[in-house]
Amino acid sequence: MASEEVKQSLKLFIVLSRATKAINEVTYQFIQENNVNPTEFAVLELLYHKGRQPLQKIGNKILLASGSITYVVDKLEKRGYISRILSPSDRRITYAEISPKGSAFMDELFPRHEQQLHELTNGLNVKEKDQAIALLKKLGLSIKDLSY
Amino acid sequence: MASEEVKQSLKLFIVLSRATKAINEVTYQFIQENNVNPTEFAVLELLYHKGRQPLQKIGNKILLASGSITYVVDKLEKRGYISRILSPSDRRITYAEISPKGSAFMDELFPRHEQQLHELTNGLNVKEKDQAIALLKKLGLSIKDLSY
DNA sequence: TATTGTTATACTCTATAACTATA
DNA sequence: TATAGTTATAGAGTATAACAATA
Repeated sequence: MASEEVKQSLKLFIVLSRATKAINEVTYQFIQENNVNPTEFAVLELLYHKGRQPLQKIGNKILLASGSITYVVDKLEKRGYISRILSPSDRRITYAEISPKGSAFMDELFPRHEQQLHELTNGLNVKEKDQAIALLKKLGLSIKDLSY
Repeated sequence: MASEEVKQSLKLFIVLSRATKAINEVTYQFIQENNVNPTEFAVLELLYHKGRQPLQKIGNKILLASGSITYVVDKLEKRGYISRILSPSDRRITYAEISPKGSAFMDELFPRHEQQLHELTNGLNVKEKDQAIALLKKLGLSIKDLSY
């Protein structure tokens, strides 16, 4: 029989999972209505906010094998949202860079995404959100430190 | 430009996603080392804790189409973890029930799963976990109420 | 030799639609 | 007619391994 503290941890996991799932169901639907999947959105968001990235670096961030990155980047490039740029200094490296069309797409999409998240989380007031942010940040960092 | 409050909501979403992702990476790996995938584990957990369920009800809980449920239940049945039981009162209905072998599997697996979650969340102390549980519960419920 | 990215291939999971049987 | 579950099929997304080009 699990101790009270173990049960509490399980409870935390359950409410964490449910809250995340509830938000993700809405945001995934929103993203997919705009004809990108979560992986593609993640790549676009990365390039939109962080600028051009070597393909391999994208793979590390999104946790995708190199062959799969080629597949995703191909799809986004065919739609004109990103372009490949060869590195002049190291000719093994290819960068992906968001295109004007991709930027325009994200200019339109991202604020609505943010606004939707704002509405979705408004069950908590500003003070509660600050508390939640602090606790979740602490939790997330402590897990990374475990580095399983 | 997004308001401070919208930015705060985005921040909340980011730390929530990161904490969840960090936990899920570890637990998914643990589950897969035991040769079940997350969907199969969810079905086993449901039957283990809630008893026999009509296949359709499983589909509703796990959010899976009927054809996909057949596929998942087939796999678990072939491995001897569950069995199909025909309803005598309504012959359209088939129940899935966890088998002794499936129960033994979960008897072994679930406490380790719980213990792992306990260790993963121990960056927060008991009081902080209670706070986090209350906040996440409130958040999760408020999202469901929006019922997009 | 090691690294980057591509190609070719296979597999897992899921959805959809047509179907059977029961109600 | 409506519901439960199965079958057949197709597709998306991912991983793996072999490869070419470059460092």
